[in-house]
Amino acid sequence: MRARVTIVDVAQRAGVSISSASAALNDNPGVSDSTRARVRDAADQLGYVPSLRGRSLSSRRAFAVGLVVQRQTDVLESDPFFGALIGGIESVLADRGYALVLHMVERADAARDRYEQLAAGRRVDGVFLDELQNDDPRIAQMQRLELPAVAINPGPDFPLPAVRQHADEAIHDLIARFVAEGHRAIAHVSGAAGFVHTEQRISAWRSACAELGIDEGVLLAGDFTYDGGRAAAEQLLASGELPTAIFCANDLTAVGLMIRLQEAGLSIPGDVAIAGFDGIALGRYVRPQLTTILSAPREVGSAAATMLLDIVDRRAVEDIDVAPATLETRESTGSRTVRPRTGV
Amino acid sequence: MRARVTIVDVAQRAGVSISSASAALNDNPGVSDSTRARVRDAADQLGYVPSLRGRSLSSRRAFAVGLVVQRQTDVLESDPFFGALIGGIESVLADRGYALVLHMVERADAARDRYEQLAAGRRVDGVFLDELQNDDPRIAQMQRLELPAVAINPGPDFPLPAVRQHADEAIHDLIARFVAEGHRAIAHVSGAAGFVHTEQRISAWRSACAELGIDEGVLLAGDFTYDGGRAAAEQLLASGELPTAIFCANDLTAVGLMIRLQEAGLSIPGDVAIAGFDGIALGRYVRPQLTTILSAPREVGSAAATMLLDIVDRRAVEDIDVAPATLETRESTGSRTVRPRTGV
DNA sequence: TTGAAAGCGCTACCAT
DNA sequence: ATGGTAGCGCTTTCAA
Repeated sequence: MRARVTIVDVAQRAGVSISSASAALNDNPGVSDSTRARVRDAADQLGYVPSLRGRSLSSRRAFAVGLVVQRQTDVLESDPFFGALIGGIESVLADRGYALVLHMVERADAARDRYEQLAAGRRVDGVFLDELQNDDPRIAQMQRLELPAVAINPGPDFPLPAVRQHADEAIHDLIARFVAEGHRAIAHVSGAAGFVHTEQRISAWRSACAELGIDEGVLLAGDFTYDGGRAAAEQLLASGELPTAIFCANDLTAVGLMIRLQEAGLSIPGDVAIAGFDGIALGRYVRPQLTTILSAPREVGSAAATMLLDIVDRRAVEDIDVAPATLETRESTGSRTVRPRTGV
Repeated sequence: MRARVTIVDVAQRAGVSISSASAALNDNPGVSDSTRARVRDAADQLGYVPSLRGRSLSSRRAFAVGLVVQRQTDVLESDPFFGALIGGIESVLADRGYALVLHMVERADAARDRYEQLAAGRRVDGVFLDELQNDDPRIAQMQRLELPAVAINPGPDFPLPAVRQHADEAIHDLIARFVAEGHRAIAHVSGAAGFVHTEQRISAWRSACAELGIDEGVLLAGDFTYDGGRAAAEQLLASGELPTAIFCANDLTAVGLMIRLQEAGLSIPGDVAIAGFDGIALGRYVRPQLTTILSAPREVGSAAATMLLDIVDRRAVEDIDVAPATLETRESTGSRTVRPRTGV
């Protein structure tokens, strides 16, 4: 490695002291304009870029924040939500000279260890908390570690700073739409047990049904996966009681459910209308195209990143609500033309 | 923040000097067993975790490596390949106490800037080079920056260390299979222009056709996206000359192509047999399920990470070939039963 | 406004 | 085998 340009070189070249150079470069007050200009010129000419290592040690900052993605290791592959979230986060971090440290773990205890290490090693200045569970142990952990954290879509009255995208209204719109089309009971395939967003979607579905004065349909336990959707379909098929409309906790589940029902010879939406949640690209690739609740993970990500950096900078922050999710009606709901079954 | 436990505290508690404590903790030679044990005990009792900041500055290491993903910001969303790659990388890094710094940029020049910053700020000890282009400027850049780098699937005779997964044989198998089923010309929808893997797939397709003694079918320019696949389908439809078999540069393209052809009333694989490349989950969700070349991004990722850390540790390395990609025959090829067209 | 100097926490060299 | 000490590159008092 070539000897790198340090602040000493810059100071020398500008003919000032190291401390003045530092102050000038960091836009700190107490430096004359001429000195500042001279220092900047020197830095430019030398191609000076401050070493994060030195900066980190002396300023007690890592200039990085962490995201621990906890799920099967193929999440990023099967669930596109994270990609968009990360993209949103990254767009903000980049502008502020921060980096994203990404960890992927399979189990919750491993995730907790990672947070512990990130904090203990002072590798990051803060973290994002995603996929919150009920009574999530990470809350206490963050408080104990005194590690700045921003939660993504936690429940109401969450004790840590949070970014939320509300979807209750969109879910209400969906159920209302189902009702308008003549459905008298709307089933729901839930997400994995224990997650806050699983319960939020269940209760939004419940209240909407109640408000609209229809039966709350059957509730099936899913797990946010394609196979979970298929399993739910099997269950419905075996029960002999097929709902006319089904709202799934996410798109992947809805697609699994839909395909399994189609394999059983059912027509979508003729025999059964189906809707998902998320708005992932896959929903447009299947036939019929999937009606869904459009979430905006990119916006959530950038809001969360902005908030986290503000906290790190010790600026006051308030919880952020990004624009609510919206109903995107596509082909898997809507036409109530009952077509004849096309085969087993 | 509570005052953190430093190596000074550990040394004090163990009743040894700081340098001995450091040596003991880092498994350096020149420390008696008893001292080592005493230091370790002290560290455990105090819950000591070395500060990465101090360590980084003095040891001139970042204990982090970088990955710059360059594509539309929704890549991670639309192209699941990266998720698995990152998972593979992460699994190795975690074991060695390294972190992954992830950057996402939209344009090539922005990517180059990021590498420049990562290097100049000494934020990482090395980087992964992905999605190589012909005469990729990053080669010269890495050499100039003297930044350790491992390339993922570059061409042959690449000047930097590399990890490769060969697919020529699998592509040959695919074409052979097409031929065995009676196809006499195999079209190809390529990837985006300028990429090494785009050309590799084109030439593998060419040689396979030549070796098998059949016509090389029409070559259409794609771009690795779903919409690119649809566009290719439009082109074929408009040309009036529909191939009986089409090999696409990736699964997303194949799915776009397939769905557009189905919309035109064609039966897959009855009228047209289609195959993709990658083995993403989406291929199993569409109907018919997509025949594909199964790649193993996770394995590629972990091999690349192992290699990069070895380089960082100044160990000698040789290029790695992970197990070659394989043909996964599913429903979109195979049955040569020509069914009557069912529509336009 | 400027500069000297004291760390930040650790590694590594060099005596002992 | 052990311990003192000089940095690593930067920020941040505190004097001048």
